Amino acid sequence: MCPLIQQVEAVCAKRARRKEARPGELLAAALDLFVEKGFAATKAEEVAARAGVSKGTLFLYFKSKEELFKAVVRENISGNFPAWNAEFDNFQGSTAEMLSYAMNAWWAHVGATQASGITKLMMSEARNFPELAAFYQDEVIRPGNALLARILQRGIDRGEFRPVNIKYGVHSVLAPLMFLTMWKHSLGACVGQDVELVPKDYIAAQIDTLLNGFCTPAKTTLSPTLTQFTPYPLTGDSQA
Amino acid sequence: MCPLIQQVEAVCAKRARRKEARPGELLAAALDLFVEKGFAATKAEEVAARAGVSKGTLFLYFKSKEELFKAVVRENISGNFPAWNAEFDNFQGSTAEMLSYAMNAWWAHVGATQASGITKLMMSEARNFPELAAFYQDEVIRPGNALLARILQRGIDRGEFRPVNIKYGVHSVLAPLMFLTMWKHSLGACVGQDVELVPKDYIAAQIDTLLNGFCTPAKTTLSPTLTQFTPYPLTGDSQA
Amino acid sequence: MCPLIQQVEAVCAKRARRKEARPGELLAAALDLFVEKGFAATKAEEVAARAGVSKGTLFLYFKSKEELFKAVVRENISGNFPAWNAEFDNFQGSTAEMLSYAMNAWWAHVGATQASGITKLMMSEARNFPELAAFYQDEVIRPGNALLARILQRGIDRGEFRPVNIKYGVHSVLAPLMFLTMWKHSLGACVGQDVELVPKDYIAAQIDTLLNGFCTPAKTTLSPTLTQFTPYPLTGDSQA
Amino acid sequence: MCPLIQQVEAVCAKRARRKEARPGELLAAALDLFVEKGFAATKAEEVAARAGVSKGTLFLYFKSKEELFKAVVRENISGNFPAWNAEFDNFQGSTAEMLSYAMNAWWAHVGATQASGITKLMMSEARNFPELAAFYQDEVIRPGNALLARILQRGIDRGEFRPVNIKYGVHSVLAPLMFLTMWKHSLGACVGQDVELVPKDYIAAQIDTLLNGFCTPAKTTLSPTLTQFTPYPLTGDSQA
DNA sequence: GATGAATGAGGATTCATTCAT
DNA sequence: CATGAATGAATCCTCATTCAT
Repeated sequence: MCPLIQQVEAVCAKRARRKEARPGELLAAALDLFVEKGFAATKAEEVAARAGVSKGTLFLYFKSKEELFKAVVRENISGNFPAWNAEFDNFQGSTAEMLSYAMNAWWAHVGATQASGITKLMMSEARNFPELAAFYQDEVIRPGNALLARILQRGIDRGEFRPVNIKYGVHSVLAPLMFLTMWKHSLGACVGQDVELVPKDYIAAQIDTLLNGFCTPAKTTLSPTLTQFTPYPLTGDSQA
Repeated sequence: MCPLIQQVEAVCAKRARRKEARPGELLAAALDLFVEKGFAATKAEEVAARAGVSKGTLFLYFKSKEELFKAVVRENISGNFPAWNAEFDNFQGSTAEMLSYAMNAWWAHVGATQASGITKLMMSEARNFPELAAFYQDEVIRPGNALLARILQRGIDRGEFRPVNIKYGVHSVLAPLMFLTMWKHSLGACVGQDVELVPKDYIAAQIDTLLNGFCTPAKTTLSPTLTQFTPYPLTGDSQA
Repeated sequence: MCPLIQQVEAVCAKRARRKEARPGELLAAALDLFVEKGFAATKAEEVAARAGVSKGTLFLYFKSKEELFKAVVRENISGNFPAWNAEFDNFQGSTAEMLSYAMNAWWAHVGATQASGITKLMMSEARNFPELAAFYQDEVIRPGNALLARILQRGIDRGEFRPVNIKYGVHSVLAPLMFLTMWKHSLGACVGQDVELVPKDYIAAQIDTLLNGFCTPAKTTLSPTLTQFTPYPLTGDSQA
Repeated sequence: MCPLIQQVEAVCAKRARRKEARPGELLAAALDLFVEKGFAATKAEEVAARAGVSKGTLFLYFKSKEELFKAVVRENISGNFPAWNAEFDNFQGSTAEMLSYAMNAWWAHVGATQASGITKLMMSEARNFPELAAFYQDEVIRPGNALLARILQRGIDRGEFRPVNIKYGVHSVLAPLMFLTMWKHSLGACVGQDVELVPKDYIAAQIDTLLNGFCTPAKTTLSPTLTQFTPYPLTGDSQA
């Protein structure tokens, strides 16, 4: 008679199994929705519903919607940089190969995944969450820039790259990736197939331009395979 | 004939000027706030207050907050493209110079002005305003891409640029500018001076990389002045 | 250039002529709208617009919307009762004829005119305007009931009518007329032709029933013309 | 199996009863207030307060104030007509008795209850809610008229009533009842005891007049008890 | 007088958050 | 722990009323 009773057995069974999964499911649901609609336009109840729990449960795990937001951001800023820096240290090939590899790897492990939503989120909401913005700068921007800077410096040091301005050269690499991310999560998600971007082709083209832009004249002629992505296993990265 | 006529001229003059000024003041205030805080987090009353009027007055000129938002977007998408296309047609120098000029001009006339806030806005809110997203694609994205495509094609046709993929080559130019815009209106507006971007230097560096990336080997050696911005007057553009 | 100037000449010409007509035009417009939509749902600006003046002008003539409402009610409760009582005093025919005449006259001079809207208005809004309700009782209900009571009493005194209860007998006459009025201004104004009431036929039928109900057995057979309305001139009644 | 089940029954019992009761409490409060003050002048918060809940709760059960209004109307138009038609079919006495019974029963089961407020409401607000007006015509006006028409037709067929015009004869019965309802909920609720109507006496008087008006001469002499109400149990009617 | 731009109190509605069950 | 009914602060928007012109 009361539909709750019917559900209870199922709930009893599942609850134990899912109990510890809850926060993760909530964070995933929240990331999706925050990315799609923004912080303010996302309703707590929607997040709970998408995570398959009730409104009350959401607040059991997160003190407030703002805390949920912060948790979403923190959760998805996995500290990949140690692993990535280790890869840098061990990388054997040319710096052109390294840069190509890095950009493709970024797409495979970040850009193409839900984690890329965090970038969109930070760009959209940073000014309402200065504390998070600072956190993001510390955890992502600075390490990321540093890693890119190391790559460029390596190229220059080895005579592979022209002596470009490191600080702004970093953004020549970063900007196309960030733009792709933003596009994917905003205007690119609406209408217009004529403006659609095919990530692999887009990235290949950017790599092509960049390497021509960075490399010393002698190196201008790149083997075409350089822009192809060879999927090195990225240590310490659990995201598919 | 009737003393009213005398009064009316005065009234027409003063009140009309007021009435005509209001929407502009409100749109300016709204642009500021929407860019700063996002659509949802901006209160109608704040916009009114910043424009120096009361809540009610805002709704006298815009049926709803959503209409205000749409008006803000439309208002700031002045049809610069005809003038820019005309400039393209009349441009005398090399395509490298043209590209350099175009990027610097974009910064001076768009990026550095409040109009750049619209880009941030569209990226942040597109998914909540699909109609506007379509409108923006029609009015901005497509014409913008087309103009950049014409520049690249000119370079290729004249043997100045390598035969790069036009569609994605466009984004090599676009992405650094879009990233600068997003950055300026989001994370760049918070904390950290170490990550601060100096627009002129940033753009000069991107031009440097791009031209090296686009140009044919023979042209690889650019005169350093190419990355300096010479302020051509932009016809039909009233923005400082 | 300023459209006001163009209108001014016309305004100058008309203003003198219309100046004293204004309040009347406003009251007429207000009556229409109050009847149609009720007090609260009627906007001051609508009233002004229908009267062909500006919002400001309305408040020049009526201190507030509530005052306007009161004025509308007061204005339309013309003191017809002295004239009607005089007619009663001078009436020559049978009381059946008198009753028939009175009901038809009421329709012609009140029910069919905008004045009937006042009844609708009082029924709908009385509880929000107790002061007006009292006024209406004094000026309309009591004199109206008294007049009907005199008619019934005359019929009884002359042996034409059965000795019915005067107080409630009055409502046997009143109710059909009030119902017709309410109907006309509410549900009757919406949809359904199958429930449409043809006032003349409706009133004729009510007169038929009432006279059969009131008259003494001997008088039961009425000449059929009794239910036809002969348009006696109603002294002191300016309404068409 | 799981202690939750035990809790759930209690919760189901108590909370569900609460949840089921809420809408009714709100509808009752809303009916009161809408009848008293009209739709527009009734504040949502007042309704909630009278129902003993908060503003927010009201909107938990009704999407908007307008939906609340519609629900109030629909709720109070219980389908009494099948039961009433059944009574008609089984009625044994004279048609005069039947009519008398019907009018008294209407008062006892509708006129005297809160349901009569709906009539007032529809008359007052019909023009602002055309859909509801149509609904009301379908659900109340037409079935009601049809039932009354059946009664009159029965009287005529059995030679008890004069061959009156059925369509308008219906309103001879209806009008006094409708007027009583309107009166009770409008002017009658204000001031003046001298114009007070005692429902039982009022109805008795109307019955008296109507029967005299409808009946054939031979039947003109009615037993005085006919106008007294004998409270037949009204099948399927739960209202006191 | 007349106008209509401006005002801001008032009311509908939303939604994060709480808490009894 | 989980639930979802209840809350009320916050916000959009309306419209009677004012007042400079």
